[in-house]
Amino acid sequence: MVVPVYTQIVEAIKAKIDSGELKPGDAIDSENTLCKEFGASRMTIRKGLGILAQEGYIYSIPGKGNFVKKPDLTKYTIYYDEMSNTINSVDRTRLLEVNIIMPDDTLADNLQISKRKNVISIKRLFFTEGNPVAYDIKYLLYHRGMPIVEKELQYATFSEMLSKTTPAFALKKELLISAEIPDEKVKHYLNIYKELPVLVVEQKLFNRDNKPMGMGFTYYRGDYIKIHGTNQ
Amino acid sequence: MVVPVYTQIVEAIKAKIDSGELKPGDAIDSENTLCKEFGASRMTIRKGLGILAQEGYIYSIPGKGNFVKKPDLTKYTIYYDEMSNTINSVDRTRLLEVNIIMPDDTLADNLQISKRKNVISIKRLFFTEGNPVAYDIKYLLYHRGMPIVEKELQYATFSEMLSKTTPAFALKKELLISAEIPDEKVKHYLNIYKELPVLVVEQKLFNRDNKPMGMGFTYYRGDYIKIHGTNQ
DNA sequence: CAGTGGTCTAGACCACAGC
DNA sequence: CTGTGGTCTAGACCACTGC
Repeated sequence: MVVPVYTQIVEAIKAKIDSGELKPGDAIDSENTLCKEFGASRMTIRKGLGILAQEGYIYSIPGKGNFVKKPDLTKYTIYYDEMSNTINSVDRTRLLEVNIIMPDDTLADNLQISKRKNVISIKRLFFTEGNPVAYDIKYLLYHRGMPIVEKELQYATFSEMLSKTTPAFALKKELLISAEIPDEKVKHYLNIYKELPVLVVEQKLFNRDNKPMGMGFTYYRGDYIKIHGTNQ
Repeated sequence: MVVPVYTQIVEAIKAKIDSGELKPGDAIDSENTLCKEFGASRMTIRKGLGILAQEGYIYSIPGKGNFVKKPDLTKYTIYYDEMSNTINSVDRTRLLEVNIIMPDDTLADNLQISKRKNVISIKRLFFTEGNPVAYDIKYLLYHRGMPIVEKELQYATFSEMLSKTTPAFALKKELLISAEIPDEKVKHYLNIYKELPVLVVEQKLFNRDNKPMGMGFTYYRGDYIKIHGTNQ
């Protein structure tokens, strides 16, 4: 049962903040003062403060001191890929079409390419327990080494498709989540006969230089998906 | 133009990972080896490795070494509060009702309380440029010090309502995002006369001990909101 | 056993705040 | 000028891994 000194420092200062003894904007004892208080070296104190900073509890101003931060009440983390979510998971996919297309104005705009460049479009259906739950369409700029084997395309998530040609760590990604009434084609694919909305997740992937590598839309039956987030 | 040594270490190793020279699972040179390679002390090397670990590039196994991590392709960050989003922002609110109620089965279950406990319910309408864009309902366990002044309730986000009585840092929060067809009441409040879905954001707030402090539902007109996330 | 990462120390020099 | 945080060093001891 060894608790590192820096952990004790973290817990002690967290306790002061959570109890209200230290309020946002308040200064924390200086590092040298903390050294004396905890009987630790400055590097150990700084390790503790670094953890508090990383967790969003404090920030530092060089030459001034360490201060209690106003918590960010609006930040959440979600774990999303097309195939799995908190309620159900996709257990089967069907590759509907793979085409080489010329982008229309909107797509060319979004991918920041000329309308005469070729784009790969991939349309898929996702199933859970035999029922279609999502219609998925992706647009990819063609790159050497891109998976064009059906098997690879059929089961890959968007990130996986591109991480073969772009180092995954360098991928920047964006999500847009919205609610829509499905058009007739989507209704047909998803067996929607009554009034039922779709949850639309639009994904965009960029390389390290912010150049768009692809975009995609996934249309989920509204009664199938809930996207889950936490502030952890 | 001073670049700390540890930053150079971070960049050097990132470059090796991004270029594919180091692949997930590969071992990184030992800390002592890196000391020699970079002509730096072990603490400085460890500072660099700590940053790489924190950014998700590497992980370490005591007694074995540091290794390249498989990137988490599914993690996104969203910034959400009821009043603002990437497309528009709420510029006016109307407090519809504040009531003390007895929870029904579902609510008592969700808040983990007896059905005989009292709960505050707050119903509001959010407007943008004169148009109703969201119907919002919150359920709060009553606590001393809770804002009951209309003005405070009217403009507060959920986190703000509770951060007066619970230290904001200790708040755990959950989101559930889904698409629904609005019921007649919501349709009426949001001036929906045609087929238009709502994006529903369900929020739950917990204190540090995972005790639910409140829950809420916000029903946004589908043509009003898109929730935005990135992997940053 | 030797090598690894995890913790910790007691110094040092620097740039910057504020008086 | 003093005090602050930011960087860095050259050691040390520990627990763990794998031979």
